[in-house]
Amino acid sequence: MPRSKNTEQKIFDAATELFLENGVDRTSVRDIASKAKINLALMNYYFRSKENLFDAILTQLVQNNTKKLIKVLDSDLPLEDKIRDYVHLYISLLAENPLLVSFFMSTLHRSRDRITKLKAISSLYSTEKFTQQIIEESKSGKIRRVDPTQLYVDMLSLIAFPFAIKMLVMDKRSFTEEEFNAFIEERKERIPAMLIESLKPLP
Amino acid sequence: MPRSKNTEQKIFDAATELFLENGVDRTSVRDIASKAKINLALMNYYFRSKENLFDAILTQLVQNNTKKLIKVLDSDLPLEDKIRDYVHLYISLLAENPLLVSFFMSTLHRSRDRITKLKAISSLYSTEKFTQQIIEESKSGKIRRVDPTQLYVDMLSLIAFPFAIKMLVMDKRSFTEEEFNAFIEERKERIPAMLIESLKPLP
DNA sequence: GTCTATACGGCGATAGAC
DNA sequence: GTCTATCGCCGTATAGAC
Repeated sequence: MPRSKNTEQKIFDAATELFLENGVDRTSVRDIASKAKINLALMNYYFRSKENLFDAILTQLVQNNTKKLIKVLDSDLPLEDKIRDYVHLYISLLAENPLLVSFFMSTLHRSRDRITKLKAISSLYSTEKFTQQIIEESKSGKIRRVDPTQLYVDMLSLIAFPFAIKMLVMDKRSFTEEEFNAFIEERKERIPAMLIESLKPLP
Repeated sequence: MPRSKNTEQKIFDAATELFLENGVDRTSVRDIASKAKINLALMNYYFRSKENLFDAILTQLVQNNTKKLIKVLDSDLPLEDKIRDYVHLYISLLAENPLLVSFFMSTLHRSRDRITKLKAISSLYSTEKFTQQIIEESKSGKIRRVDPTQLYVDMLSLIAFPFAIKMLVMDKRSFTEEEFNAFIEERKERIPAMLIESLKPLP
């Protein structure tokens, strides 16, 4: 019988926090056990290895954040509204957990098992409908002619990158945590405005 | 007397390559020695520790890429030209060494010694003149009213982030290496156009 | 399910011969 | 300057008692 509610969950939560904070490679299984206040051996009882635990956490983090985002991209909203909603939602998500960006990006960079991990993260982005919509509105002249991939990469870059260089921005501008959050909050309006303006048909 | 030209340089070069490719934490001093075809002990003879070697490499990578970029930012070019030149130069630089972005970002994310490493990377960006120029042109009505930090972060995001998600983009779009390079090359025109349009005074 | 105890290999780093 | 040899430590994983 379990000593407390759920040992597996305690391990999972502790590892998630440590992976996000310090990175997978700088987190030892002893760190995880210590933080979860369980014995080292239990980590291997529930998850067979650290890499296995990592996979489980990655999958869960992706799934937690995927559904709402894909729902927006696949919706029938007009393009402008879709961009606005997507940017708002994505930034809100990342603002709640600013370490996600670094975590995903370092995961992308680890060369072993790149393919497996890539597939997991890749599922974050299902852009078929979005792409189709851009092609249609572009043909009908509602928006400028544009490469959908370029537009989508622009959008992702403007959303995510500031979180990756958070410390740099805070240091350069002497921002407090609150000031950085305000800076990010501004971007919820700024980014859609910029993207939408770049799509307006030229006279 | 040295066996070959320069042992120190061989260690430095091998480590640089490995750090960029696999990350600092996934590179062991034995990997470095093996790649440099020198003995393990020599690494500690020339650089006192792995972390020391890392510092040296970080400093050098930053310095190699700093001067030209700062020169553009600090030049007397009109804002539009400055943005164009900066984006061109920065993308060209990263296209030559696409791993730089992941490397700098994982460096930013490592929590130990964050302050020291931050200062090194921070020196990449001296934006005083650029900021001043935006404030002036903004007051004189030549460009729209804009937060210089937001604009600069936009620019950096659009430049750098695509390299960080290179593998994701290539996988999603089934790009070859050449196709990805072409995709990036397009951005040399696309990004300045977008930024400059977002600065045009509103009627 | 949970614990103690431990095996095993790899790690960063150094002493000391040449 | 360069090598061999080795130290002590830590990370992963498992065996086996309870």
